[in-house]
Amino acid sequence: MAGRAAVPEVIWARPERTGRGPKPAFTRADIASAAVRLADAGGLDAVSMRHVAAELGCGTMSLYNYVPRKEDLYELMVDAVSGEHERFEPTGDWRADMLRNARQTKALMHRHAWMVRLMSGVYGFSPNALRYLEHCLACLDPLDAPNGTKIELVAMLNGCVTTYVSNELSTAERVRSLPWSQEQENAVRIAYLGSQVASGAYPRLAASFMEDAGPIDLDAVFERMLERVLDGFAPRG
Amino acid sequence: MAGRAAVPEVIWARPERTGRGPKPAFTRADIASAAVRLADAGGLDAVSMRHVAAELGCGTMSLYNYVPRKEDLYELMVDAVSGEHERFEPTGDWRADMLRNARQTKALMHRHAWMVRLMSGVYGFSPNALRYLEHCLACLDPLDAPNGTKIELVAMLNGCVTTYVSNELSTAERVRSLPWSQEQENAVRIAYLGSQVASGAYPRLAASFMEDAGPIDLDAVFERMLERVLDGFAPRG
DNA sequence: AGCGCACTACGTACGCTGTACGTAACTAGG
DNA sequence: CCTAGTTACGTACAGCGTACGTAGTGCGCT
Repeated sequence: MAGRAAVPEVIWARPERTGRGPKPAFTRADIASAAVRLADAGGLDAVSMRHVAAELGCGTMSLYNYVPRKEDLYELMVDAVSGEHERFEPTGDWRADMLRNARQTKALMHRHAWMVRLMSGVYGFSPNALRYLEHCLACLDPLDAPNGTKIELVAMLNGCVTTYVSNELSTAERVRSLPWSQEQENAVRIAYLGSQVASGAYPRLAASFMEDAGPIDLDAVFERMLERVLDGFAPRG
Repeated sequence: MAGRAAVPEVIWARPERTGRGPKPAFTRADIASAAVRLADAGGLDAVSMRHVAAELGCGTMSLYNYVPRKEDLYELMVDAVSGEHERFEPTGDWRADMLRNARQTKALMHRHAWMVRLMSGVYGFSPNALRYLEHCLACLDPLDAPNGTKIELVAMLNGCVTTYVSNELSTAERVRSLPWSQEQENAVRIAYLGSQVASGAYPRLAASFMEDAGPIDLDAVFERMLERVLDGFAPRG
């Protein structure tokens, strides 16, 4: 009768160690970083309980002493990389500070492409997420607006960055499980898109493709998006 | 030697029927609607090749005659519900039209809560997606801006709506696989969040919680978000 | 007309997943 | 010291996606 709790709980509310029995061999940070290592190297699908356990050098079921469900392992991973956010001293220029935060978020998600898949699904109030939110609010101190509005700003900015990176990387993560390369996948999809646009069924879309020949500058698109979001919260001039 | 192609392809480029052999028992629409039915009723996890085949009344492996990989089944599903978008006659007021589109997207994702999980991962140029994009561009005809900007507008608006609904429903989908109810899950998470905020480690966050007592009006938050996005694209006054 | 091939149908099997459960070793609190 | 709460982990099960082989079917070509 081991008595594993089948009761609702947040992993962050459960203490790391309770006191009785042998010392745990790992910390939560150990486990999270092992999982992150695997995901960085082999994509999110490489993160299975068995693989993580092997990476740590323990039996599969031993992991369940630390992490009651796989979902909680995901939460550990998200929290771990959330901790990579640099929480700098606010400069007093909330716009510049938030731009800096957003660019860092983008970089972080490029470093860990699997994050976009976890962001839509993980509830997201882990310790490091809260710290980051608090940091953003500190950056927004100079902005004259109700706290609720500031939180809406952070949510919207983060959401836009996530969606943007998600579009940018949409093939990057999924292609890992496919028996062909990302270049092939993209080529085939672009060929199909081209054939559809050329079919004449989508005149406005076709016009748009005619209009701007040459590759679009993704960084510029990103920066424009950020400016527009922030504009929506700037005090009326 | 059946010769199933292990070659990159988009399912939309593959013709539904080639002509030789017995008539297929189902259309793609049959399959998509069966899968959507299952997902609506039991969540995305209820959509397995076996279940969909059973719903259609055929053997599991027969499905692979229509859908080369599970991912393609997902694409069929997304395309099917994308077809639920009402493509109304543009009124000439691009703001009002886009608001209408956005509200419909939100309603659609509430009808099919599993969509948010598929949106970050499916490449998204299915026929109905293209039709919807073309419809949005038609709504934006009155807006004096380059086509590229209009596409950025549509992408940003859709992205914001998706992210918003994703946050709204984050527990709704995942809780299906849990042995307890959504109310319990939410209660536990909110209790934890409250304890953290009360700990004093997040003063600004705590201030924000003090400030606005009472439940927040989600619809108002949604509408504000839409207005802000559209503001970012309105011609400078 | 009839041959052949492309196609549908589907049973079996493989490797993988998350995880329930049982057992053995260990150690801090009463 | 004892015992209850932990850690550790092997075994086992149900379910997944799907590779492969085989049988039946009917269009297109010669």
